[in-house]
Amino acid sequence: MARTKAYKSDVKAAIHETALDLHEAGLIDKHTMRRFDQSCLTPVRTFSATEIRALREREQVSQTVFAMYLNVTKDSVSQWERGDKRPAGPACKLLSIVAEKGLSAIA
Amino acid sequence: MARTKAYKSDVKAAIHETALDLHEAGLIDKHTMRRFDQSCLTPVRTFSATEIRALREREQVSQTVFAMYLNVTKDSVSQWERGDKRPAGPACKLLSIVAEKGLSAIA
DNA sequence: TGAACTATAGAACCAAGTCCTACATATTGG
DNA sequence: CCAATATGTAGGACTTGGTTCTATAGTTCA
Repeated sequence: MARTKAYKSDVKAAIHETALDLHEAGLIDKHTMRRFDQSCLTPVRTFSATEIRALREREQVSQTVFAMYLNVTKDSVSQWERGDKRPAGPACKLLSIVAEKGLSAIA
Repeated sequence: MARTKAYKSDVKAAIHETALDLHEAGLIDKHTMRRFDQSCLTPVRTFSATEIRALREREQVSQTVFAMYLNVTKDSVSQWERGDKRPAGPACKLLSIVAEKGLSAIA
């Protein structure tokens, strides 16, 4: 299943690269190119406080280390996990990547 | 060179995994584990307006598509590139990943 | 010609993220 | 055993990033 997940994301990357090549070769126009781009984007989930904590504990790191990976302060991670504040757009994207591919994907 | 880049990041991921395994096996303490974690983290650069634009153009996408990848609005990307506003912590992390590994790394 | 994509520009608003302090608890190492 | 470190909670104050809205304008293409 780890294999399946990796395969899926590789496919998406491949689609993007292929579409880019086809566009450079003049075989598809920008319209179509953009549709390819949208179709190969992984949807960004939204994370509850407990989901964030579960995700971090799955990765076996402290709030401080987790924060370093995401390039935020430890206070922010603490606030997310307590439901005090919610991660914004870019932060959610990073959490999504970690959820799918693990912490090593953003090392 | 693409191979070299991939190799370097793989090494960092491997260090993290190995350190985690050693810690679970009780062979290294949390102190050392944390040092390993810090050492295998890629430093996050800060990006100027023109660097962000150059990065996006290197990836051959419009502001709108670039924004979708980062999970921000197109307006934010426009403001970054005009020097109107600067990307925050998590956004800089994403830009760093794109700079190193390309857009497909965060697809 | 008109429809869609691209990018700029600016104003207003909310809350994310930062920084600071203080506190409590384990766990560790000397 | 005691001091030091790591960990997490809590809260207050502040800054500014990110969103939303609208308007403008050049371009590409059917």
